[in-house]
Amino acid sequence: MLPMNQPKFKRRKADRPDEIVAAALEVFAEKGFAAARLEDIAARAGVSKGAIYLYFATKQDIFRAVVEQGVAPNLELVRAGLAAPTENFADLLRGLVKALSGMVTATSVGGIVKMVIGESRNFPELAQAWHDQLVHPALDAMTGAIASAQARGELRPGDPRLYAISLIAPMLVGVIWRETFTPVGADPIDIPSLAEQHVDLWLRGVLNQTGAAA
Amino acid sequence: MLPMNQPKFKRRKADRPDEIVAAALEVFAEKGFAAARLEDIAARAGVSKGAIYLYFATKQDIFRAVVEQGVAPNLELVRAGLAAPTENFADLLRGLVKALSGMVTATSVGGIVKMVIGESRNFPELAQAWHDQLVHPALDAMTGAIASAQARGELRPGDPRLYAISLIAPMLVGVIWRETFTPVGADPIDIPSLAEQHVDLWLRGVLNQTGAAA
DNA sequence: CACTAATAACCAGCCAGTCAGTTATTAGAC
DNA sequence: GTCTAATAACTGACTGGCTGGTTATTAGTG
Repeated sequence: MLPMNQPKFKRRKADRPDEIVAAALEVFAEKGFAAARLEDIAARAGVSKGAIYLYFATKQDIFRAVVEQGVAPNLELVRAGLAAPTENFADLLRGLVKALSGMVTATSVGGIVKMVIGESRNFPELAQAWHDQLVHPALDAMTGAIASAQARGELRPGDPRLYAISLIAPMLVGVIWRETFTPVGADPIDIPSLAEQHVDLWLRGVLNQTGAAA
Repeated sequence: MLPMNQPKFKRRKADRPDEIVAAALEVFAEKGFAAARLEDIAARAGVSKGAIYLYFATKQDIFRAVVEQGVAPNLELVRAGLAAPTENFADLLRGLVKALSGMVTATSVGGIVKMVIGESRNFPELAQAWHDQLVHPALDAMTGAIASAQARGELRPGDPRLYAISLIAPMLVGVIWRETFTPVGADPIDIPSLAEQHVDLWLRGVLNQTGAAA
């Protein structure tokens, strides 16, 4: 038996927005923007539909908040990974990729990635923000690191941007797989294992002096 | 002056379904399932909304037809690529990847991929069909080919399924990039170049005897 | 008692799906 | 050939239900 005298609602102005955004993330990731119903979000946040409009003006604003909330921590992680001392390129990379794969498995980036992909045409500004603020800087930083390693003679020649894409693509695919195919019975992909094996493969593929990788 | 006696419409029963599916592919890829309006599909197919219901019972049926139409040609291509004589593993792979990247740039798989990812939760049966009929067989075939090459000692040890994912992931990411970020001003990715450079990288990363790749 | 977070009933607009009517095409009669 | 009847493809106005957004009211707070 639940206590009868539970208040019908509590006043927790400060906590509401985050709770709503968290609930919205789940629902948007599940249904996509258009098919997500405000009432579902409200219900999952333990709140009435009207209450949402005390904190957000429109459905799009909620969507924006969800995506923006997903940008900050990721960007931070990439920044941290690339700010590390650039002594050993191979180890730097291994560390970065490990951190990335850990974050990707632990957090809800997956849902956000799916949202951004799925709604990119309906919300170009969002895809653009996600790209300009996160994807492009991160890819650029990696491209730069690879290019200078090439200049030092550590890496083989080749388009550094494409090398960067070769490096991170499998993790992205792992996330998409988890969001798309695992729920319908596909064999899951172990993202950390994939990341680890792939970095080694990648390093053997681009390092100049054979046998240098530990 | 246009002739006044232009017929208001033509009767072309046989062609209609394909035209509708083609139009639907465009609209679904642009807006996603829920946000796509039947009238938009009808208009783009040069037909009235009512005419659609002469050929499809529901909106979902159209969606199904679009996805199913996207399966057949892809499957065929993968089948053909893997049915080739398994003489030189490296060359086989290069050929397969080249064919894949060509197909991916030429056709509308991109839009379908986006649809399947975006609507996977709303249409689990579709994600499942796509996985069971195309993704899983293809991945399985590659995994098998890699495993037997390992058994022959041509390739390094390691999880063959993860190696397969490492191989194809960049192309998938290329397609997603084209659908998601290029339209909002991101630098495009040249998928054939990416594919070519990546296969070489991959081969250097997994081939056993160094320097064997041409 | 004054004030505000939160509710729930409500409204307006949109869109999938329907159907009665319209236009093209075909078949048959002469 | 041409006229006509029958049929099949197609149209577009309509509707029923759904959902984003609003508001009058209630419940908690100090």
